[in-house]
Amino acid sequence: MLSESSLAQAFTARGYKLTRPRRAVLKVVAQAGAGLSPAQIHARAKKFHPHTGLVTVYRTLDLLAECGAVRRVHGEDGCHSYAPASAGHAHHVICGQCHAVVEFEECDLAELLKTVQRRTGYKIQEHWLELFGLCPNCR
Amino acid sequence: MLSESSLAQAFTARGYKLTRPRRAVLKVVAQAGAGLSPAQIHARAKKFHPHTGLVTVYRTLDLLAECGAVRRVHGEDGCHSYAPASAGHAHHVICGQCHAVVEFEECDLAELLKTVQRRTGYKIQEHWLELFGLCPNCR
DNA sequence: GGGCTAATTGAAAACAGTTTTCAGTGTGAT
DNA sequence: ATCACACTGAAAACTGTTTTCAATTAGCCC
Repeated sequence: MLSESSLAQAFTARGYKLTRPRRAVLKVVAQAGAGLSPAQIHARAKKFHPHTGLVTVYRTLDLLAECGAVRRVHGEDGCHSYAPASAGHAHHVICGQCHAVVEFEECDLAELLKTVQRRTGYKIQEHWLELFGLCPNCR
Repeated sequence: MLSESSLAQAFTARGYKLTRPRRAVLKVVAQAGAGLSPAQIHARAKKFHPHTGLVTVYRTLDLLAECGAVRRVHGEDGCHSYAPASAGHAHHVICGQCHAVVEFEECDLAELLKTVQRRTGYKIQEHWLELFGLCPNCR
């Protein structure tokens, strides 16, 4: 789980100011257990700071992504969702029902990557894995 | 490689009519070695049938996706790209330079999926893997 | 605590990509 | 050749995102 204060720290460490609307977005993201769209984040952020504008949500999400605190989550239907991210390389499991997002770290793809590299001639630099299913609650 | 005639077959088998604009889109997709955006497909399709409208490109891509002949390719920067798809489950390797897309089939993820299932409590139904790197030409 | 400066904000406008609408057209069956 | 109906394309409508710009505010300095 991502704490609000650690987010705030990452923020100020980069020289960004900690304003009220940004705090509101930080709070929402820190509490989010699922991938949220900018619009959803906006709606929730307004509970903490009613004047928060959607524009600022976008801007803050950009900054958070830059800090590595948030990751863009892609789904079949589009790529309009952001989820809290722990440090380092990680992947997501996404619930098809409630859109809850959980991260997992192990990616034992070394074997597979080697094989693909050999067969396709590509030099593989990055990979991207996302799992879809049902979370314990929705089963 | 996807032949134009097999695409056409998949099309008529479903009761769709084979019109000129659709033929044009089919031709473009069959020849595509890389992921193409709807706009790019439109531009190329006009070479085969100058009157082709962008709207029809979208509609035809939907139909092709429904037939499984085309797959939506997702990238860091968005999900606006379509690539020809062979039958069955497959994944993509995408060149970061020229955006060439190659499919590969083996996904030896069974082990990994089991582990993640055990650790997260999710029932995993689908997975989605995309690799990024440099193609032989761009290396 | 009050004042200063540059970063930040939000409303509106601009923008890009996609979808809907609708009158006219072309396809494939007969 | 004729016909019904699926299909088409231009324009308009929409949705989500980005830019613009004047007003505001956080954090620093005294």
